[in-house]
Amino acid sequence: MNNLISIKSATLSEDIAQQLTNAIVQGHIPQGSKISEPELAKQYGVSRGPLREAIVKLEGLGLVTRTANVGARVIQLNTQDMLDTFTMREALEGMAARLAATTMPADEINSLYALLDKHQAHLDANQDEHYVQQGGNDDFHLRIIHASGNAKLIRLLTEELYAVIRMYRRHTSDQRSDPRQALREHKAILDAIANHEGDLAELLMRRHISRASQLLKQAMEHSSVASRI
Amino acid sequence: MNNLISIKSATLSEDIAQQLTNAIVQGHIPQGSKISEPELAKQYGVSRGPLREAIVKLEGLGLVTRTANVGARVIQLNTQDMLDTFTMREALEGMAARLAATTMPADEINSLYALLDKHQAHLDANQDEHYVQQGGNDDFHLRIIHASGNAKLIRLLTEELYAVIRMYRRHTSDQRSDPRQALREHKAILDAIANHEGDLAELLMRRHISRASQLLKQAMEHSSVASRI
DNA sequence: AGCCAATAAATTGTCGACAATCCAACTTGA
DNA sequence: TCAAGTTGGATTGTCGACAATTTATTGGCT
Repeated sequence: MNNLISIKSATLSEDIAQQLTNAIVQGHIPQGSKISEPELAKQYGVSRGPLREAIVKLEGLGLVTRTANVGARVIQLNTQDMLDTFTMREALEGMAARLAATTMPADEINSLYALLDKHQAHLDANQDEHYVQQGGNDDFHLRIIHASGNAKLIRLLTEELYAVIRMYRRHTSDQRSDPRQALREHKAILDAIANHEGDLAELLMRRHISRASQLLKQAMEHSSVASRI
Repeated sequence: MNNLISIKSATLSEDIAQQLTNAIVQGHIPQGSKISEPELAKQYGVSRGPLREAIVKLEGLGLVTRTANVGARVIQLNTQDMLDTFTMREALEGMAARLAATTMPADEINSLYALLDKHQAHLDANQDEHYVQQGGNDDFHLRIIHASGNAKLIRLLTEELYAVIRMYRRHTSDQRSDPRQALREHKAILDAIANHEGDLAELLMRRHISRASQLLKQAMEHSSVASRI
């Protein structure tokens, strides 16, 4: 049976990996559930060969854990892992902001200011409703990361870590997050970058992510997500 | 034909992945060379199934690059990639040192001091000959990383990034590195950790890695390794 | 009834073969 | 002679089937 969106990729394995990633991030495959190879193979209409390659890839992304002769399981979001992941984000995205402060071209900076204005306008028009910027080119963090100019850093953050990060963003109904505060922090970071103040940019980015993780922590501890074993 | 060391693992795929990793890191499979599936399958005495899974894993480790319908190639070490990778290391190991400054237990700190004394004695006895600490438990950096207590950080640094880092360490005959200077820096970092000075520990670790990368850069630019296309 | 051993079913790991794609050598025509 | 098209060989991608291992079920014993 065909699944939702069918992204035509060069190889079946890539295709399946992409679809599985989405399915897990969006919760269509529940956390902690077992990955049954025969079942999924039938579901996606492929043989187990490419499916297994996709699962190996997902293991590398940290979306599933595998045990020899037993199989793969979708990871379980929990507070400690979230904190650990976000601490890594602090280090990496802080560095990205620092690098961006010296390498980001003026027009890209202006384009980012325009994006923040757009976010501002959206908040004004929709009474502070959260702006969904999942992974697209409108995502402030992704823009900063790309501006770092560090290919390895970009790959790590956008291709290997972001799936899990998006999962945390999505599965915690972060109603207690304050979009206007986040926007102010984004603006402060961008100001530091525009002024080529690498130290400050890194500091602010770290603080920004640290604050987000604290909010997520509270949300997880008070929501059903965390308690659902 | 059996290859060198045969680490018995639960599954053939893991086994092959391990052996291939070693072969690439140690240069038995040369940089930039094509990975021929039929050839390797025959060489290791396995079918292409588990071999392909291993290659997918290696791609995740950044040891090979794959192109659809074309195949996999061993990466080419080059100065820019090295600098990018070491910048990430700065961010991540800097954070690890910071965390270690608050979480590292006293006995582990003492044990690390003892290790540094051992390194010192080795230098004294062998007229500054380089101490080979490739990946073992005698590796100062690995000890700090583990002391961070951040499981995600540990996994990323020790399981995903270290293969490439070891490759850089090994393939550049870093004769111009000064082991005594490195030892002094290690000691300063450990002092900061022992005093629970997280900020300082991070700063020193960053500086230490940055300095190492500069030395590596010079070594690569002046050695045949970098010019050998 | 409850627990342990033996057996059956299902799942994972591995293999060899076929299909699709790419690459190199060769032919053909201007 | 050179360029483009064609054909043959080799390699990668995919599949279905078998072997090995785990998990569930059944039966027997205390």
